[in-house]
Amino acid sequence: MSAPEIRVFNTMQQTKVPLSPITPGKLGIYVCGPTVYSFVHLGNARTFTSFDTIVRYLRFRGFEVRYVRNYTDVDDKIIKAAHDANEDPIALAARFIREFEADAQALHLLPPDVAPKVSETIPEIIAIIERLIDRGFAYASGGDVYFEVRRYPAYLKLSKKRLDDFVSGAGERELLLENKRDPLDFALWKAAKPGEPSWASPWGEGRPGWHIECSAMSAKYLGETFDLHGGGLDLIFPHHDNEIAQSEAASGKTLCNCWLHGGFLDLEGAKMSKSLGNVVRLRDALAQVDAEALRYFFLTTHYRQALSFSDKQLADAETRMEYFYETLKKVDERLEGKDFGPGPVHQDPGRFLRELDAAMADDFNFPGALGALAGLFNEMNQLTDKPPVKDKASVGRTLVALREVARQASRALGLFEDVPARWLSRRRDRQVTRYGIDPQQVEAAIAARHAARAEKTPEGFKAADQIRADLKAQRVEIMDTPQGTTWKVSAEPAS
RNA sequence: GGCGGCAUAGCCAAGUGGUAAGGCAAGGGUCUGCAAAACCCUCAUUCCCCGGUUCGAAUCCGGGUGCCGCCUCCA
Repeated sequence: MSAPEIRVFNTMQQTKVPLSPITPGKLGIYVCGPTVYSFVHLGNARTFTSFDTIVRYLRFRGFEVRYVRNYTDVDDKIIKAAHDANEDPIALAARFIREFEADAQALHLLPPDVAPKVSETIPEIIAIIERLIDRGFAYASGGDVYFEVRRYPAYLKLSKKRLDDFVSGAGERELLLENKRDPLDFALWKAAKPGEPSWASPWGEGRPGWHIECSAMSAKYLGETFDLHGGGLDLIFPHHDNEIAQSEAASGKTLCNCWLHGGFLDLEGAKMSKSLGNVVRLRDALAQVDAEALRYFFLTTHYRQALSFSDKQLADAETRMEYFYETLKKVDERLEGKDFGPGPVHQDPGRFLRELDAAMADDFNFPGALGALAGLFNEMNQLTDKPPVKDKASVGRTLVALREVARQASRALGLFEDVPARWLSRRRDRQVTRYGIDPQQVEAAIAARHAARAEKTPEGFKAADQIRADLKAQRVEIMDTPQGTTWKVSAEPAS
């Protein structure tokens, strides 16, 4: 049984193409990381989660993936934010890099193999710019250096725009000529202004323009041609078009074989973006909802489609994670310390993993993979609670196999990576805090109910049921199990 | 004005030529002293509208309508 061929939607060709690594078994991927002038919001988090999941899956499939995600720590916005905060720009950027790393860890994002910074790539940036000037694609002007777009015929090949559309179009934004030969030329290097971070260069003190850093960093860590380049949809133009122009004009080689772009996160019908101001910070969201629940929520929609932020859907995602963890906990308890010996297993436990693999291989179909999970967990529950076969050893062996499939799925998707009991108790603790529940009072009520039930009289049961109803009104749900009475907090109060 | 995307049940969402995955919600059932959890059953003759191609279309083509995005701040 061979693994399904991986097909990926390439923005350049606007169609799905087979994934074909430059070096068999290896993949280099560059993801445009944050410009660190403030906290990341959920829209950013969605994109990074999508590529995190893609990297996990590719590794699950056996590829040796080199994952590069940069920090843009030199930029107009950083300079402005630093000025407003009366802080050194490099220091402000460093601060927000630390904040980003804290958020990324909280979201369970894999650390990239390399996380380069613009401020540490200046020599490489200058070298590319010099090469572009030598080759006649760029010119120095008044301390700035610009890329001359009319000299590069393939310009805009990613976004499929045409240069002339910019001139005759009704774009609201005014195109400024400044020191440029053409208003559409873009800056590779900007002459320093007082108070700005700057570096020495052949054109005087200055700093890199916005796009050039990615050309320099990707070449430095992945080579002049690499396999996959990812980012949000809003980076296609101008950022990626400009990256392509710079890199390919300088090297004469294809920058990247396949371009991946993630869809937006919408809030109330509009793209969540800092410029619109309709953002929810990642850390604020994580104070309210479990990280894996947020991840599950992101995975409920294909990575290229728009996803609408919704408290309801987020709450559903957390309920779903609870189902997964409850199931895993139950199965682990059933299997603990048991050896069912060799022998046949029930049905075909591996089919769920194949289904998941097939979905992910088809342009990373996250919702399809989640569908496979539904079958897997349903079967685990069936076998633990209501096994359809009498042979207990066979059921046990099957559960062992299914539990292993769940581990593989976890590795491929980055979900339910925690110890089930720990995740569940952490969730309860969070809700106890959120709703101001007193656990000791709950335990006391459970003890009182236990005593009332022990009477086994109509009055006793009536009293026990009243205690249950009272607790439920406080969102506390109690469950009688063979191991005793446990409780949890439900999201909704009893109506 | 140019370019691109989307429209599938009450809600979320897969599916791109072969007869509508999955989740949530809802209703019924099993289990339970009562519950919860879990499991089982039911829940779109139909995929925004109108034409066309085809033995066959949610899927392809043409024309509408609506929503969203990019057009040098943006994941």
